[in-house]
Amino acid sequence: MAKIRDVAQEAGVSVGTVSMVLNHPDYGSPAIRQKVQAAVEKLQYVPSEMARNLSLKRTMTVGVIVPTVAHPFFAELVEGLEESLYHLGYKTMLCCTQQKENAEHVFIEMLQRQNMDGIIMGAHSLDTSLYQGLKQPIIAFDRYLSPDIPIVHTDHMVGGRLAAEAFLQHDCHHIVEISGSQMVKTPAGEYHQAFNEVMHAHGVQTDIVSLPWNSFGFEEPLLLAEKIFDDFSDVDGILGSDVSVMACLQVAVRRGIKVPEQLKLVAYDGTILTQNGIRKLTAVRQPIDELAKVAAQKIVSIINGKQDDLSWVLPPTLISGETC
Amino acid sequence: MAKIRDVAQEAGVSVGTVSMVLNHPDYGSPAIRQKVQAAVEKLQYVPSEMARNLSLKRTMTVGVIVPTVAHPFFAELVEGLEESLYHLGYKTMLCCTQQKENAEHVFIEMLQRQNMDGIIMGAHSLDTSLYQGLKQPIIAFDRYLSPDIPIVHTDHMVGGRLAAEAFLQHDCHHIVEISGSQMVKTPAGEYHQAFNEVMHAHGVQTDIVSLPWNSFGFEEPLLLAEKIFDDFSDVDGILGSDVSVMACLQVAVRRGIKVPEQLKLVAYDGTILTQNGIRKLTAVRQPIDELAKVAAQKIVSIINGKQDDLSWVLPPTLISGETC
DNA sequence: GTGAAAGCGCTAACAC
DNA sequence: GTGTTAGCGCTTTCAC
Repeated sequence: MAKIRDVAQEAGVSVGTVSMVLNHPDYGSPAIRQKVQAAVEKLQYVPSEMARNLSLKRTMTVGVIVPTVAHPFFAELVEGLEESLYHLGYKTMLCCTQQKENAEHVFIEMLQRQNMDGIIMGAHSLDTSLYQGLKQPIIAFDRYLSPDIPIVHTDHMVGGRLAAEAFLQHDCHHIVEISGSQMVKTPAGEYHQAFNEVMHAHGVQTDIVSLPWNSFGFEEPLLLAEKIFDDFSDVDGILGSDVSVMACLQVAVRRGIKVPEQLKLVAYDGTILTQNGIRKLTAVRQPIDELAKVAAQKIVSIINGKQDDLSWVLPPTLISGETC
Repeated sequence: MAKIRDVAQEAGVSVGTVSMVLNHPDYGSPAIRQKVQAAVEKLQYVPSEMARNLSLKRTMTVGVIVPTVAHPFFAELVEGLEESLYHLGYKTMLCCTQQKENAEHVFIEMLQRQNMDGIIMGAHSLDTSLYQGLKQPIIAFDRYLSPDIPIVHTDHMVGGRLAAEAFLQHDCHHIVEISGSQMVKTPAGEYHQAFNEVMHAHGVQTDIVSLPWNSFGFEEPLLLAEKIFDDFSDVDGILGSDVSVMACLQVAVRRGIKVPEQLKLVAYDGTILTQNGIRKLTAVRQPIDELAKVAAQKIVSIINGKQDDLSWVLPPTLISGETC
């Protein structure tokens, strides 16, 4: 593996010259540049990123932390982040915290070890104290980590109202809401709040049932769906995440409950999951790609010392489907 | 940010001692170790990974290259790889090639720049010549890259036969197969071969239609599904990837074609997509988690100089569902 | 057992 | 404009 010194020797110039020619497009005379390029080609020289990193004290890498990537919401998100970061010149280090003991600690430490220039934190965290003293660039994705950590998320108040309006057009009387864990306060949790306000103003009964913390699998929602139909025989509307509502649809069909005649369903997230089944779900869609783009741009700004706002909020949209 | 030199000073020992104490569990006297630990705590010292990387000439990072992660198959795969790599002490650099001009080049170069210790290549490649001269550790996931590059994949011959048997139990006469692009030869493509052999031996007519190269979205399969029903009015069985077959199911239901009475469907891959809809699809499931685990173990072996076999093949299973 | 010093490969400030 | 050289922070060999 050729090093810069070899190139310098081959080109008959000094190491410094080679470095400058390689990193600064308008350094040196054409003749010198030519010689250096030739030597690079001949020796098939490729600079060592490790050495550059140490020298420049940066890695051009951003850590993306999510609970899991085997979930349509996070899959879309990670795809969007990777793409945006790539075009900004950054690499993506993927970290999934679910299934791993205490992985959050480890990933935060990776940040401190300067393995990454910054991180985008999309995983739930029970212990937000971890983030208090952090000096490194960090952005929270739909999470409250610390008052001084910038956050990007959907306007869930609007989301909640969109969902409410969808149900209100169909004269529902008893709506069950499936929420994530109540243990941790997230922006996403707030759509229930906005939703409830509207529903109660219209005299509609609502109940909330919760999934366990950090549950992003497909089994628990199915169990919960069964429980909902067992416990609330008069339910005529359900609001919850894509996965939860898909589970309800599945169970409802199995039980012979007609959708949307007897039961209205609105999915919150609006990932591809709601669009590629037999029935397209009515859904409030989070602008995942745009959120990803903003998060990527912002983390890069912060890395470059250009911190501005502490919060970026993008509006969701309603996708009309066949279930409400 | 405290450095090793500061720790040494604080502890009243030399830099070398600190390094040794930190990296070798049984180096030094308890007293010395104690002093060093205390200094580390006091200064909140965290070693710089960049410096270690340069010094040790490795990054403990593996690049995972896939077309996209916003697709259930690759999402599960990436999740599995990240998890396995994590437990082997490696970090995961995510690279998605779809949507990016010529990203394969860039990622291969990242490998050469020693940004990653090795890569697991799961993306289609039209230009396999890129891989000919590569000296760095690399493993192909369900792809033929070069004769000397190890490969891990499902036993697609078995997969093809499993699918065939599923159809044969139901007396089909005309089966349409949806395949990926014919432009690039992949192990996965071979299940069609095995499938056809069995079907033809039983006198069943088969037709193959193809998706474009590198198509992993959800739109094209829908168009193709429409086309299949238009072109082959007597089709009574369809075999294809999860996404393709889901699309067919969707279109079939819309057209009033009864599944499974009039049309049998078998999905190849068996991701979660086939299990969480209203109808569970009958599917040939690739052992994604196991494949991921093997791929992770093997790339680490190769990084550590322990290359053994050139190919690892794991068997798929049939998941019986409601569509065949 | 411990400390000094020579790298690891590259960048950029600073002389010439 | 070009070359020399001192870092970047850590690891480890090699004397003591």
